[in-house]
Amino acid sequence: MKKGTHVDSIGFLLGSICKVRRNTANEMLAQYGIHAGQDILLYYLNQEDGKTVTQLLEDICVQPATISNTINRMVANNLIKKVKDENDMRVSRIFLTEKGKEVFSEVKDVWNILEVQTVEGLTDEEKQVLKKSLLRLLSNFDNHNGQLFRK
Amino acid sequence: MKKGTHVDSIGFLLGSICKVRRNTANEMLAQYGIHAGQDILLYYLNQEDGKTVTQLLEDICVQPATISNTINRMVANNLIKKVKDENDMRVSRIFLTEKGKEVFSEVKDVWNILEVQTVEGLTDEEKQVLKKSLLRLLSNFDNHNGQLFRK
DNA sequence: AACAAATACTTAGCCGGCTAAGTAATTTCT
DNA sequence: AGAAATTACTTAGCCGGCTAAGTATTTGTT
Repeated sequence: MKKGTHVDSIGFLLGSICKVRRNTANEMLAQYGIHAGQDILLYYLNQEDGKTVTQLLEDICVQPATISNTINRMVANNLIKKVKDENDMRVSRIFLTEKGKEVFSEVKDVWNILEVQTVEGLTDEEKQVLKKSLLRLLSNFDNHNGQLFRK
Repeated sequence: MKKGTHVDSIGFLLGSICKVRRNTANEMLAQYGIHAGQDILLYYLNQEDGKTVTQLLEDICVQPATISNTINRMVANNLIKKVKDENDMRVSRIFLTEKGKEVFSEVKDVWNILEVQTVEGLTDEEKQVLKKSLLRLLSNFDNHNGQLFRK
């Protein structure tokens, strides 16, 4: 690749890694019947069951429409339940099913394997430096795009 | 965020950066009537016009189905033309239209702005170290997912 | 020459993500 | 109390990406 071209940029590199990593994740998660994007929802529900849709979308940093559809698919797949809040009929609370809990316990293993593969070959110090740089990159997009860190 | 959790991992961090960066790119590209994913196609066509669909999907590292749909949308948007190869009727060759060329000239500016924002605050050395680590990460997924580097 | 295999896409269908617009319920404010 | 504004989603529609299956067309093989 030529120097100075887009394909040589850090942004492009990030995108390439992400895509291939996501594909790998999907491949691994497929055996448990879920897709990347559902795993993280299980994670946040496992932390605290019965969260509202709004709490979840703030955790995950996606738009309401995105999570609404994902939740419906996961309900259909019997991974979670959606229950109207008694005190506020606008609100839906989401609960893990038994199946959802079981799947999440597998998801944790997938994440560990995936992370090991992701940073394979880097020393602890390199990992630390990398993480620091990545955190800076993430912060570079704060306030620009309302998605992440909406406050 | 708690130490050792998924949300603390490098893989998760990468995904977060990618998403917010892609949203930013889409926002910037919207004024030229294209989406992230179309820009890169314009780039590879600008390098060599009249490429086949297969050549393009190898450049961009996506599945045939993905690019087929994108090409159709871009043809509909008058950014490119699709012409059957005379020697091999299975093959379609893709050409930039005048509009496509004009849009790409703007895309280059978007990429530059985006890259500056992406790595803002990093020293040249930090950028170099980051890129080296990212290249390693990318190579960690070689051969595992046939998408990238199919040879 | 004829049939099998490979090639180059295309189509259908699904997923995560987004925007825009809509709906219902709750608050707020006059 | 009643209208207006806010909140909490939902629906429709589009995009990039993927898999699986299908359709031509070309190449290879007997």
